[in-house]
Formats: sequence, C-alpha cells, structure tokens
Amino acid sequence: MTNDEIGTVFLNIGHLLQIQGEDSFRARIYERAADTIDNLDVDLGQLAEEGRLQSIPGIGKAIEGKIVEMLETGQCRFYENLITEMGEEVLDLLRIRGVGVKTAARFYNELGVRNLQDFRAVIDGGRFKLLKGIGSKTIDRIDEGLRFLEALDRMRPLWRILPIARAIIQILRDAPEIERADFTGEMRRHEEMLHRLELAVECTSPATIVDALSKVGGVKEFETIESTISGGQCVAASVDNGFPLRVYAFDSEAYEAGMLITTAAAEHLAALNGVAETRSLEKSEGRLPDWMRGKTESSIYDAAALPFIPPELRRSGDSIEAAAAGTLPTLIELSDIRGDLHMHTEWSDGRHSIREMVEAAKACGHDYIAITDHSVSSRVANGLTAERLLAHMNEVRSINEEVSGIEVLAGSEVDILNDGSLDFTDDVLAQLDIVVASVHAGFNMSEADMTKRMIRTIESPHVNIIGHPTGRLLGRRPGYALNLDAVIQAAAEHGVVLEINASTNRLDLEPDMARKANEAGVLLTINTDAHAVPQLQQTHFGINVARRAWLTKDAVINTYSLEKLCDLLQARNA
DNA sequence: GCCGTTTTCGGCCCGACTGTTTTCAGTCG
Repeated sequence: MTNDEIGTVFLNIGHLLQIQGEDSFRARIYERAADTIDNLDVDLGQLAEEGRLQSIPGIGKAIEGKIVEMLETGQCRFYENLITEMGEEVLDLLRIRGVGVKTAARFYNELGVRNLQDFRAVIDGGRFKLLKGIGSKTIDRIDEGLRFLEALDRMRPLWRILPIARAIIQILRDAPEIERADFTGEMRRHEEMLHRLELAVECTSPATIVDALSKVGGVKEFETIESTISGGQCVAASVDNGFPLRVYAFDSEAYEAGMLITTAAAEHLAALNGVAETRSLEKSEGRLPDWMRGKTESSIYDAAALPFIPPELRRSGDSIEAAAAGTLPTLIELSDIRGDLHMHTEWSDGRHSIREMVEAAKACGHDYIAITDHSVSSRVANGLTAERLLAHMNEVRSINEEVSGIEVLAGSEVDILNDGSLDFTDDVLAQLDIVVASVHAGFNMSEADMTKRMIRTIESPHVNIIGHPTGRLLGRRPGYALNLDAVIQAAAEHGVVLEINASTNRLDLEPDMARKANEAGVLLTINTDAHAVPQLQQTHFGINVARRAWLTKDAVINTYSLEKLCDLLQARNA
C-alpha cells in the first residue's frame, strides 16, 4: 500500500474511534499519524525495511505494527473490524459542516443514523428533536451543511480521487498487453470537481483491462459496455464508494481521435462538429468519424482548419471560436514559474524550518521565494506576534545572506480582521518585503460586510496579495459570501494581486473567476501555500487552474524575474 | 496511543463563537 492509502486508513480509524466515544486523545493520535504520513517525503515501505518507522514523531509501537501489517498484507484488521461494526458510510457524517465527532456520535448512537440518507430523514422527519441540547438553530446550520454535500451530488473533488487514479493508471501502463494509457475527460481537462474518472487505453481486449484493474484495491462492479461517448468498447467500474470509472478501449488507429473525443466537454464537441460540418466533414455523434482515424489530435484540429487547442480549453465552445479567430492565448506552463510567494515554516504551523524550505525550494529550481508565516490572530496556527515576526524577519534575512542561488523574501500571511484592518500595525508591515493578506476567521458575514472588509484590506498600501480569495475548501466548504466582481475591481484599481492557491484543498481562485480578474486587468500569482517540503511540488495544480483560466505567463507575477517582481512590489508599497 | 520525563503516569494546540444554556459543550480555523 502507498503512503496515501495508509494515511487514509489512519484518518478513518481516528474518526471512527471518536464516534465510538473512545478516548479522544487516543483517537487523535491516529489522525495525527495520518497527517504526518501525508507530509512525509519518503516511502513508508522503505522506512519499514530500514526499521526506522518509530523514528518518526507520533509513530510508536502500535502504529508501526499496523503500518507493517498493511505493507505486508494490504489490509489492517483493526480497521476492517471497525468498518464491519460501524459501516464505512458513518464517516460521511463528519463531512457535514457543523457536525463534529460529538454530534455525529449522538446521531449514530441515539438515533441509529448510519449514513447521509439517514441523516436527511432524521432532519426532515423532525426526529432530531429527541436529542437534548440540539435546537432549531443548530439543525438549520447542519441542514445547510448537508445541502451543500447533497448539491455535490455524486461529484468528488480531485484531491479525493487522485490517489486511486494514480494507482489505476500505473497498473494499466504496466500491463504488457496495453500499449498506451492516459487520463481523459474531466481528469485530462484538470477539472477540480469530477463527475467520473475516465481513461483511454490502447488495447482491444476488455478482458485484459478488467484483469489489470482488478489488481487495484477498491475498484469494483466491472462491466463491459458500448460507450456512446467513445463510440466503442468501454470497461465501466466504480471506485471510492460508487464513483464511476470508465476505461475506453481503442485500437492504435483510433487512439488519439478517441482521446480528443473523450477529452472534450459536450459544448466543445458540439462546436467542433459545427466547424466540421462547414468543411463537409462527418460529425462525431456517438461514433468515431472515419476522417479522424489514424490522425493525431493536432492533425484532427488541422483538418478542421483550427490550431491545436490544449485540453484545458476544451471545456466549452468559446475556445473553438477563439481558435478560428486566431486569438487563442499561449497558456502559461509550469516551466514559466520562477518562484513561490506563499509558504509556512515551523515558526507557525509548518513542519519544516526556514532553511529546510529554502533548500527545498532551491532544489525545485526557484529563483526566489517568500516565507509567509501566519500572524498573531491565527492562534491554532501558532501565528507570530509582532515581536516574533521581527525575529523571524532577521532569521529570513540572515539565511538569505548565507544561501546562494535563491532570493528569500521576508513576508507574512497576515490575517484580515473582521473590520478589514490587518493583524500587524503599519510600521511592522512596512518592514516586510511582501504581504499576503487572507481571511481565516469570521466567515459568517453578510456579502455586503465581507465585501467591504476585503476592499478595505485591498486599500491598505502594504498589501501585495490577497491569499485564497474566496475561502472555499473543495468538497468541504463553500466560499464565504462575497461580491467578487467588486473585489476584482478594487484589486485592479489598487494594483493588488489575487492568488491562485495551488493547494488541492482550495484551488482558489477558481478558473472562471481568475479569468475574469485577468480580463479586468488584475495580476495573479500561483502559490503552493506549502506547510511542508513535499507540498512545494504542488505548483502544477495551480498551473492547471491558470491554464483553464486562459492565462498567459504575463498575467502571473511569479513568472517574472526577481528584478521585475521587486519593482512591482515596491511600486505598490510606494 | 505517544511522549517525556522530576522514568511508568499525566498531559496531550488554543481561543472565538454559537447555541442552548443559566454555566457549558461543541465546532471551527
């Protein structure tokens, strides 16, 4: 099993134990172990071989035993027993905003709620009134959280599907009878919320595909069907409790055409069909047209007298129009990125020292970074007081002197307080090289108040960047109420940069809004918000968002040279 | 369950906010 899979098991154990009413400290050890494993940059299998598992803080004898068991047998009996006893779907209760372990435990134990459907029935049927201490306001709040989850319908955030998606593509690529395997559909377009997981393989035998897939744990309910999307054979299955998996089978002549057709959203394909029709080419409706066979994706677009359209722009029809008009942008690429302007260290809630982050960022090839630990109001995150910030700044500056080949900017991720003022005084802020301002508390404001709050922050001459501007957590929490158009306008007026936060939990701004901001003349920045060394590698998730937002590299400030970046920061602060 | 000792048992992230209370419990960040 991979680190990811093992971490997930521990997280689930922690949740289940808490719902059972087990000592919360014992339960939280499992959750913490999961978190530790998530941020590990070495393979657990390797550590186990070297007998070093217990050298990791938070991993003792018992957890080591379970890790070894999972590495050797692929399962954890302790966890399997919990699941058998309580059901896996109980874990979904904790996904509801406003429901923590205590409330989940009460609904579970006192009302027999086992899954989200049960929860809905208890709310709608009024049976929650049987619970002492849970009144109508609490239920209203929970109901809102539950409706958010129901609105996701069967969709899953990318971060949730990624581990199994990677396991599946690896198995398919390793199968000797399979020539090629690639993600297609939403996954290839880098959508952050998915309806299904789709892959294309070059292989004409569905049995071979089923054989390979059955080696991946958690892939179930195999069926071979004729797909109206690919116009050919397809292996359908499910992963992650009923999330649809589709593997389209193509022969070598049809592979690229199949990739093109399965990657395109319906609107894009319709627009492409429209263009094909004007050139007397057969439309691709439910089957692969002959004129596409044997062609590469580029040559298919070429045959329709269009330039190549990158997968990220195949969400809609407007990219076809732009392609026809010759106005497609040259999209930003990962290699354009020269720095990372938002990250944390052990000074606040990060895991590594300033020096470790600097060395790791240098190894990533960055020319510059900004160290931006939390400010005092973020207490859980061990936010810095003004006094600690000054010491922090000194350390950043001295490390910057010592380490060559990378420039380290002294920054802060400063809390935006409820009234829109900042968490440090102006004279403190003035000493920083860069200020990222973010909302971390006070989410329940009216749209008018929140917009006013944001705009006041943007008006501060010390603020360079607004971090994760909408505050959404993918699949977990909607963003706060905000008039983003007004915020974009204010950012444009004051030369404040909006962030595309590359953390897979956030991906905030989202593409449509980032595109809107860009069109309004606002500059953007793509930052990892890394809290540990491995997360510095996640810039590409932000690049995907930027590409879907039609951004060129000129729209993103951390593609700039250090000199140009510093000019921009100084111009703002002056 | 893990850690770190004044070494074998006590403490474990902290404060704001909200709702249901009438002094506190639960959630969130």
